[in-house]
Amino acid sequence: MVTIADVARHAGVSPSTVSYVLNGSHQISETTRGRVLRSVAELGFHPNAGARTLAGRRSRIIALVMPLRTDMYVPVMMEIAISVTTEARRHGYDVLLVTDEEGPEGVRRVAASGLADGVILMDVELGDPRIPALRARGTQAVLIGLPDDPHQLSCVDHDFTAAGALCADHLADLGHRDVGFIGYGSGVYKRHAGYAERTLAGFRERAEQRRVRFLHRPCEGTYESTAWTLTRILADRPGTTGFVVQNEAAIGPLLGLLKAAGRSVPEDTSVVALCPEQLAEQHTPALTTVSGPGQELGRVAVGQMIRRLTAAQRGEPPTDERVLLQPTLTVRQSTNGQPSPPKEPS
Amino acid sequence: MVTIADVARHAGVSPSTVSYVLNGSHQISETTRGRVLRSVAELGFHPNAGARTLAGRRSRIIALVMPLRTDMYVPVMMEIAISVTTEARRHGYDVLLVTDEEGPEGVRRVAASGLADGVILMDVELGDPRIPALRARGTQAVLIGLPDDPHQLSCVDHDFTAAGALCADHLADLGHRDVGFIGYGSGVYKRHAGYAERTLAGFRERAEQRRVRFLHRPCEGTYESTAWTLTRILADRPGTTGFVVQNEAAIGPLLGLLKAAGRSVPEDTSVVALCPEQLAEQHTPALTTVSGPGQELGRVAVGQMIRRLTAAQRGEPPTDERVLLQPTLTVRQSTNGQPSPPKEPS
DNA sequence: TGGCAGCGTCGATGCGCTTCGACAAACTCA
DNA sequence: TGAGTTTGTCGAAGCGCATCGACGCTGCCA
Repeated sequence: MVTIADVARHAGVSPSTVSYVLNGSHQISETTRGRVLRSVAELGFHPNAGARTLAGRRSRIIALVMPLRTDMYVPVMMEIAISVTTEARRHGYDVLLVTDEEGPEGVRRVAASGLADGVILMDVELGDPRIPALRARGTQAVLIGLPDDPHQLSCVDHDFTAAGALCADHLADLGHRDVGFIGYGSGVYKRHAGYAERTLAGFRERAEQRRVRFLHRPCEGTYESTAWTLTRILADRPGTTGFVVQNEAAIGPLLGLLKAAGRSVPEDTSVVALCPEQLAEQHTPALTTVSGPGQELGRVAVGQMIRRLTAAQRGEPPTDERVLLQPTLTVRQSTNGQPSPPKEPS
Repeated sequence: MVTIADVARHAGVSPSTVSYVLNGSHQISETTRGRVLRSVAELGFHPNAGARTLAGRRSRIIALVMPLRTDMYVPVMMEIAISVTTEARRHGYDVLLVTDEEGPEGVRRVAASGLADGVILMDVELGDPRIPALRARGTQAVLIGLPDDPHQLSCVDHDFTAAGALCADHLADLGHRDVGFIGYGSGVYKRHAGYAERTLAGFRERAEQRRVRFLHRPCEGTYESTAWTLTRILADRPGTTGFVVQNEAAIGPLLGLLKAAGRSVPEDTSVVALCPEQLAEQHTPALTTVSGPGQELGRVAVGQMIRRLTAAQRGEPPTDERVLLQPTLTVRQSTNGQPSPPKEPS
């Protein structure tokens, strides 16, 4: 193992000088600096992580806490995890993956042991039990999702309210007067998953403004539940010509069912999906979607964390930011401006 | 911050005794042990990770290296990442997430700095450049996937050859004589992704044994490419009554196209998908699949790593294991025993 | 009753690095 | 030209823990 002392000897300087060069924490002449860096490269020196952590009282590690639940669309979590990791590296940090299996205790352990300098929490919900654990310890935290009380915490999330509103606007613009909103399974609403509720609320408010009638129905996403949901919506509102699908899993079944019911998309019926762009092209017809920037979420979260950590290091008070990322409507082939009147009389 | 000295004082023992209790590395009387543990709990002591790493020369961290590429089915990677993380915790290890963005240098950095005790590499390919980097340093490594030369390395992977064979057997058993094999995009084969090649090889061999004729065609997974692939297969072999789909993204399009072509599944045409069980139920009809145990992969990889680390600590030579996990055929509604003869004459 | 094993506990040392204060050298200005 | 300032480098003191060797104590056998 190559140590800082080896580098120092090789470069003809003292260990502290090598440390200063590597950390940029002190003025060093260009010549010495060059000599040290050359020695570092020549010997293939990698500072020992444990020693750095111990002496410097910071681990340069950010913990990323993932939900175990999988009713969220998994690729989205993956996208966030990867963007968090690459962005963290750009700032010299590594990422520790923590699952929620340990619950709040896991977060406590990672923070209290100094394993991580800060914690990024994914899929934060109202009443999240991990948040008090973090607050109590004064741990640096960034939340992906919105908690009850964002006081003293940085948060970032998609603007789901705006996403819901975009759906309503688009269908209203196209002339739809009756819309079915196919939601997540009822369990998701029961746990008050913020993203589900906010999307629905945003949609509801805008739909009312635009005088669009709608029916919201939960849906588990299986073929059977989608069939049942669709049947109920069409029975209650035969004049429905537009659909908003919140549960990605229901998209495929819905398209099949509409076709089977003799409704063609987009001629008779428009479908707007709330899902990542990536999914949109996999369906036929390609889906008009409202989606948020997945990669951006991770980048912003890391940015907030870095700002918090540097502020804390300087003894400054933490900056509790609160960022909502704007969703985009991408019109593809599943929505249409001239909905035919439904065949059955209402 | 609570240190081991605080605990020692509180319990009326020396710091070394506390250390022995916490690490179980020395005989301690039951009474002392109880007293120490009570103090630990009462003070909420969490051993400092940096100090432990430095003094103990091990970080209790395993690095998990993820591919950035996304032509693999993403939820599968996620499943592995989560199972690796939870299994590692069961052994007292944490998991550091490393992306391949840094390339072999990232792996080198993490290992050389002592940040991680070992490295689990996902999505290993033939000629993987990260492997020489690990070998050179003598870093403990477990590969998910199979390298050219598994000498001195532990590997685990799905038995893709067996998976291919299972597909061939099932379709042969059902009486299909002409089968289309819808593969991944040609880029996947060009990089010699082992999983793609081995599945195909396993299928080919068994198909020949069972006297099933087949056409393998690469497919990017978009609607257009699937349509083109299907068209070509049916043009070349109009008598095709069975399909094996390797590229998950092509499943949805394929089912739609078959229906559009007037072929009903499973009455006229059987479809076997090589994909996670989870996807199978999302399609209509529910897919007959051949799939491997995703969670198991992560668990086995961690198990191998733990064995390597404990062996290395005792100065024993590493056990280079090589495990192939057996896939399962699950018959659902997309395969049928009585393929109707195709309508067009061959 | 003396001698000798363990068994259980303690001090001391060092892991490799960061960082503080000291200090020599080169410079500034009166 | 001497006092004060700045610049660049060095030594040494920890950071909090694991671990080795030392050592006292209890209990056993002769």
